[in-house]
Amino acid sequence: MYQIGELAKKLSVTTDTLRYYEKHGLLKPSARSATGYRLYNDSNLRSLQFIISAKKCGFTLKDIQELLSIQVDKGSHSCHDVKSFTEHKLQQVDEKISELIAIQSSLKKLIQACDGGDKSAANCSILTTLEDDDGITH
Amino acid sequence: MYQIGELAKKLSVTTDTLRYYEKHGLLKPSARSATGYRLYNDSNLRSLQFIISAKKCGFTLKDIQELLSIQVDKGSHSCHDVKSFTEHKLQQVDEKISELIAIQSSLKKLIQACDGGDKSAANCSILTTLEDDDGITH
DNA sequence: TTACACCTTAGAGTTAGGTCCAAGGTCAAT
DNA sequence: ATTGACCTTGGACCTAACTCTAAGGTGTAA
Ligand SMILES: [Zn+2]
Ligand SMILES: [Zn+2]
Ligand SMILES: [Zn+2]
Ligand SMILES: [Zn+2]
Repeated sequence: MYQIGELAKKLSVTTDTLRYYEKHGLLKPSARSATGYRLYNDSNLRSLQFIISAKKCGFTLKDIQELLSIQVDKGSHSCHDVKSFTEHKLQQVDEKISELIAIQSSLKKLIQACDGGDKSAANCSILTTLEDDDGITH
Repeated sequence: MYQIGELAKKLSVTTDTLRYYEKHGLLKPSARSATGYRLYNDSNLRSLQFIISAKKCGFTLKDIQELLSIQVDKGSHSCHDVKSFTEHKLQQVDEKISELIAIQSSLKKLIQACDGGDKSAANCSILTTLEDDDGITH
């Protein structure tokens, strides 16, 4: 059994984060001491690893809640469910990447058009393009 | 001169947004009517176009404030300043894209490893990989 | 027993960029 | 004179995921 600070240190999160996860239904300590201290067991530890791992994979805490509920009741869910969920997430990530690539391309165009000299910015093509609005397509 | 609603409609933003921009030092109407209505001129209109345009290019409102202050005092800034600023922004966007691509790759690996069948999720490789933590490198 | 590190709670604050609301004033048309 | 569309303000609320504070209880070692 771990106290909150032990578990936090073990997996490099803060105690605040653990209390936050509990409050939001992601990780409930398996017990409390007589004096009210949170006590976590190894199953809790693995759940926290799951949460951290899933976060790194781009899942939000809300997503993770859903994944955990599937995990808890594995019997009534299929591989198909989990895969669909993950594919949907991938699609969201794909969309974000597309948006950022469009922005990247706009910025590159701005940078290419500007000579970057030490002369006054009065005629800087970056500023004038932004002023003129449709200088860049989006 | 435009009232707030006119300008908002013209550039497809809300009046709330215009008041928000004013409050945050981005766009101050050139005048007020005798009864306190905000009045915007064509220079204000162009500034708003600038803001919208820069936002589309991935600049935050804080960035845009800085760009506007350069724009207002073009004389004491060089092309070089503006270009550096934009390059720095591009670098931030590049970093975000890299992070997302790492996430994308993790998700793809998860999806590939899961057969997606209608059988129970008890042995779903997505769930077990997330449980095992280091199943995916980050 | 006193110091000190640990733990508890409720609740406020953070960031970014708005969005919404209430209570009320203004303007044009009927 | 009364609609109804417009405008004003201050301030609360929203998302996401924490982060911090205050005020206090607990555990252990010197
Ligand atoms: Zn992962
Ligand atoms: Zn330039
Ligand atoms: Zn642009
Ligand atoms: Zn599976």
